[in-house]
Amino acid sequence: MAPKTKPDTRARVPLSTERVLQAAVTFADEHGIASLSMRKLGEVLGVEAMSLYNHVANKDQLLDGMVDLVFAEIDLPAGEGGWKAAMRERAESARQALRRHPWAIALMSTRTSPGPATLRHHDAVIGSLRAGGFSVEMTAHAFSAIDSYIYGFALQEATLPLGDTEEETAEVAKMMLTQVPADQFPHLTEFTVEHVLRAGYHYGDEFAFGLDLILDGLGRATGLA
Amino acid sequence: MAPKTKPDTRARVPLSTERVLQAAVTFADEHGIASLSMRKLGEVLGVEAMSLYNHVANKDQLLDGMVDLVFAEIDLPAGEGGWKAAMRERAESARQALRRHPWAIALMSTRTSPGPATLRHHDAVIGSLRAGGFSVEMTAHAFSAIDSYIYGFALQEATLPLGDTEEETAEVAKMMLTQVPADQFPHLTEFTVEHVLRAGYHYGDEFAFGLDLILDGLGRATGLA
DNA sequence: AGCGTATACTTACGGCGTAAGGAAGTCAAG
DNA sequence: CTTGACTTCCTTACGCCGTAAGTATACGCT
Repeated sequence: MAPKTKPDTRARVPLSTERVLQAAVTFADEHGIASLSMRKLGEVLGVEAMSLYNHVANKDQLLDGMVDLVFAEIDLPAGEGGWKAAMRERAESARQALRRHPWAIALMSTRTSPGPATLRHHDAVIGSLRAGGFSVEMTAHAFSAIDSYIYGFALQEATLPLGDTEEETAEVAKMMLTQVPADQFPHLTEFTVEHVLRAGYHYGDEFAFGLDLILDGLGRATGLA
Repeated sequence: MAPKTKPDTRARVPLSTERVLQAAVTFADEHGIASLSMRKLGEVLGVEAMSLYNHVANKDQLLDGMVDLVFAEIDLPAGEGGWKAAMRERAESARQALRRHPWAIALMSTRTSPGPATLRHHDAVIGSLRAGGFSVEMTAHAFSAIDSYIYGFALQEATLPLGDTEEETAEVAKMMLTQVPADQFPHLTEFTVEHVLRAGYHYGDEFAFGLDLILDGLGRATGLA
């Protein structure tokens, strides 16, 4: 005799910090970080907003957790194949993770307490360089240079008003040309016409060039590989 | 005979887009971008929130304007002295501007419509490289690599939980050591103990190393300077 | 059966961005 | 000097936000 049709509180998969964080990441991917609210996140999970507070202390901590989840998606540098290949692979992996979750870049710059996945990632990177023969000081140089480049490139990729496909990019670039006066910004105009609008242009292709500049420079500076 | 003590609506310096933007930047510098609201910004300017809408269309446009104001603070690359010196100087200037206004990094990654100062800056950078003998394609490589590095370094500087003074940094680093288990993150621990806690450590010093890696690499790749 | 603990819901508060409409000042034309 | 358009600012109000506080429900123990 079903004692009332309560919405079977339990019996459904219960919430957990992981499920909340994962849902938040998915929501941010789909609707943008700006429109992520505790109420909407609760709705996605079939729960009232306040229930989320059983699993995350507050929204700031939720955001921290989301950033850490993104770091967890980045491949750790491989143990074999040399430091250069290891750095190249994890750099590419990081770039792709930040492309999947562009909102993470903005979050990174405001939260200063790294989560476990972030720590694990940094630890592995430092370990990979040390194993590759880098001194502590050169490791500091390399870590700073490579990671700055990765995050900065991801930021530019997120900022540039360029589409994903070649056609979209061309469209946007043409639109830009109509809004940017050629006499006032001659070099920007030339650059757009003679480079961005050329067939086969994808900004993402630039990633490898800059990365190799840094990696080769590091190789030369250390005399390693 | 003073016809009532109305708060002399006019007679005071009237608002303007520039004054609003400047006040917003100052407020964000002092209290953080998160606590910048139209109401508080109005209060600073001695005006109700809604009055601001006579000078900026909405808050998003206000944020756009703030980013552009930061770009306006960055020195344009010098016309003389060669491309390398010009790039080094404007890179340092950009880094300092982003250190003064760390909130700008998070904003940059979310707004995709550059303002006039931003356009002027990019135009000047491209122009400087072209004048230095770079082909259009090499200009694209250089622009991407250098700017990615600048913004990424600024992001890391904003993210790293390190203080401004050497003592502060040491304090934070020691605190971190107590929270990061040495057995789980051995390389991070070694790095902190043997590098961060060494006397004379300032993360900001790393900027020049990575930048030179890129600039020297570009010089080699182009055969210029 | 009874109880502690974990999980969820309800209610409420102050702050947010901003739509809509109104008041008070400035200034040019009559 | 009057008028009326224009600009600047204020008032009110709406729906959304994060979250404090209190309450209810169900499970795992004893």
